[in-house]
Amino acid sequence: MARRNDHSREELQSMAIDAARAIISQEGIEGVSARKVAQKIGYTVGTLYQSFENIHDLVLHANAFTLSELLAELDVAAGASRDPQQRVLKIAETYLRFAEGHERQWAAVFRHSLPRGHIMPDWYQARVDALFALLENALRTLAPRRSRQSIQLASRTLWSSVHGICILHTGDKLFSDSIASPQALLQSLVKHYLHSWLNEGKSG
Amino acid sequence: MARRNDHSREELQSMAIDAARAIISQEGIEGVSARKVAQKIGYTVGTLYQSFENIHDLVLHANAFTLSELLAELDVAAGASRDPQQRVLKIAETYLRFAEGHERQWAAVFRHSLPRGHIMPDWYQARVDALFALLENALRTLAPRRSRQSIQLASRTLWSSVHGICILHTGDKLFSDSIASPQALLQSLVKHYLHSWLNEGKSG
DNA sequence: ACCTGAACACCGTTCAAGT
DNA sequence: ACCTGAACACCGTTCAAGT
Repeated sequence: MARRNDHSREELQSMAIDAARAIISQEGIEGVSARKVAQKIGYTVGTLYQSFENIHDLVLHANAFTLSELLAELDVAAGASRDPQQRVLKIAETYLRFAEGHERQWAAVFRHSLPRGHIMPDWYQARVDALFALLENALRTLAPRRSRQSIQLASRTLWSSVHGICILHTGDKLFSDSIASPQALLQSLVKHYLHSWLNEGKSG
Repeated sequence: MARRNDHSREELQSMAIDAARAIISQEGIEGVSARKVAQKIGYTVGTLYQSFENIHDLVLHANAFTLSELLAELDVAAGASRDPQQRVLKIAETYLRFAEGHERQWAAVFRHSLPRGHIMPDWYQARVDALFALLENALRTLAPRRSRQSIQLASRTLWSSVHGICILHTGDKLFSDSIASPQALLQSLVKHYLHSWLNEGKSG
């Protein structure tokens, strides 16, 4: 057998990534298996290993796609608000909405763990960095005179916090939303944190 | 064969949980398998299924143990500071220290996902609730006149944020700690959030 | 060069059969 | 009643063999 060549290596790769993404969005990351992906694209498991190092590599590509989608939406959100403080809130809310709207895809990004000893490849890390840079830029226009280090500290604090709110909201739903919606938590966080952080700048 | 009865059902259960915990702390949650646990305690896989519904049930028990350990440390931390604002920071720092010191155990708690359609059992949810209650109490003594709802909103916001900082710090290490240590993020979060939140109370 | 099929060492879960 | 061993349907990964 063999020598089908129905598809180029690139086509096969993106078919596999699409298949993985479809499985993730339907069954979650736990549902992804090399055999299932192979079957979905009409090839054998072995073929998959010519395009991907292992199953983690394939999932990583699927997750990178998700990050790109997220980044695109955040970019729009960041550009939509003229008031810089509103922009920060908008970014946070867009992040939450994305997590809610692509629950399994988003969970896959944070549930996936590299095999031990492996490090995140550059092309993946670059997407993550772009995410952080977005909020960092928003804070920079909000407080242009603050030091680089101060901006970074604040943007990482905010980003981690927003992430925490989203992660405890989706999936396991640790607390009932009727008492406090995730939107209310985001609002409280951004409002209070920024209020004090901006004032510190004026008096110091 | 059979009829060993070397151990009571309870002994067998706690042996299995201990074995699972040992595997988690050495290899992470991904390393846990029914066969491996069974082998570690000197029984067959089948025997495990007389004490646990499935492998998720076993992991859940191991995770509950971790939550109890965490809760015990947080209880100590919460009692140690007389200044209520310091107490909040102390709780956050203790949470971070626990996550760092029991990285795989802690990751297991948040990585583990129930099989679809299954809900967290009460005895597990109770431990999670106790965790949240701890911070809620600290905020209540910090701002005794605030409404129940206001306290809950703030404590969930803070809790989620602290969690987010810890989760982005451990494991995948999304940003280098040299620029901003997780302790610095926690401090920034607690200081600024509480500063504004407490002031809002005084002027409103 | 590309692809397959079978193999290897693993999984979770069940259950007849043994004591 | 308790435990085993084998079975079933799955995994990830590799690789000789075919075209």
